[in-house]
Amino acid sequence: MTEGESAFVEEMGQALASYGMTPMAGRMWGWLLICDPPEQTAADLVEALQASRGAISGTARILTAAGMIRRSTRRGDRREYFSAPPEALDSFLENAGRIYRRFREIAERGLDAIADRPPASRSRLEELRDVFAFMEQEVPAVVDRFLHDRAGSTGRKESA
Amino acid sequence: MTEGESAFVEEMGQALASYGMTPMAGRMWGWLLICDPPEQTAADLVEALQASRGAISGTARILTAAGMIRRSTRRGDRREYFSAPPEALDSFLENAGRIYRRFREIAERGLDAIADRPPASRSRLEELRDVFAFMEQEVPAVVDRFLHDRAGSTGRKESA
DNA sequence: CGAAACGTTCAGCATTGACTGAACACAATG
DNA sequence: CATTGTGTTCAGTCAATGCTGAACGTTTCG
Repeated sequence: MTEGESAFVEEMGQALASYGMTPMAGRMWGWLLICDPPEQTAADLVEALQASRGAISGTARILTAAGMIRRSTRRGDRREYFSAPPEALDSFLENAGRIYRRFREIAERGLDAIADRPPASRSRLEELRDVFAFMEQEVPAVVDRFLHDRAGSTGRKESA
Repeated sequence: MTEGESAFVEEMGQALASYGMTPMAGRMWGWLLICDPPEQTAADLVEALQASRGAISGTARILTAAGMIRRSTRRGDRREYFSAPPEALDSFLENAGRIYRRFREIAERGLDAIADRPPASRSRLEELRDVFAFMEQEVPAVVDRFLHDRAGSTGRKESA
């Protein structure tokens, strides 16, 4: 791995870490986005990321669950191959709406908690709820629009 | 603070904490969204959040810098009053686009790092860069649309 | 001037959690 | 059956960091 590649991998690690995932998850995803060949074994990742096998195993589980990487096998080869396929993007973007959903739900529960207050006292939280509800609806729509446009212009198959 | 209010405050603390801020920042913001009166002194917050004065001071600084709360003073009163005004929402939403910008920039630097690779090897990261660039542009547009609609349809900050 | 009220700073504490590395489970191979 | 290669689990370690509480600076009164 060159110095520039290492910087990219490390930056991705920090970026993902600052949004709830672990640094290792970001590093692994970053590496799988630029590595050659695009499919890597766990041993490859241990070597490339200088991490323990345990970390690779646990992180691969997380990233797979999040839909950001894919595990595949080959006949006559017991090893698993990891890759960051194009579909991973869709999965990643689907999470965009979840952020707003979470905040909206918290706001709703908060409004329940102060249901007996006068309207003036509730308006701040109501407006917050409205904003998050709007974003929750519109951001995935933006994602869909992008995926639709992209699918149409390139012929690449779209995902559900 | 009732049990339901406490749950809301705590939930907001966890939510903000999972996106890079501190739990205390989320708690303070949450409390300022539902408290009555809407303006609270540092001493009020120490009492309500059961936190140290140092934590309140530092957290207020962070939230002020992020534009999520406002500090105001009154003549003949040395105390500062904290509140979560409607404008705080705008500031909060402006950050929505920054997330994508950050990832796009990381992707661009990554592409520089692998500039000498064959196109097939670069395509994964290129697509990622394109997606983030799109989101970076469109999400703020969605925010603007919401703010515009809200301002135009009500004329006042009254929520449905 | 003192004294009290208010806000800030910072060293220290405690907690969290990411990562390591060894033990383990399992399958393929000779 | 033993051995080797692969993936998983988990107790332990260590660094990061959020919070406390005391010391400090500043302003406002009596």
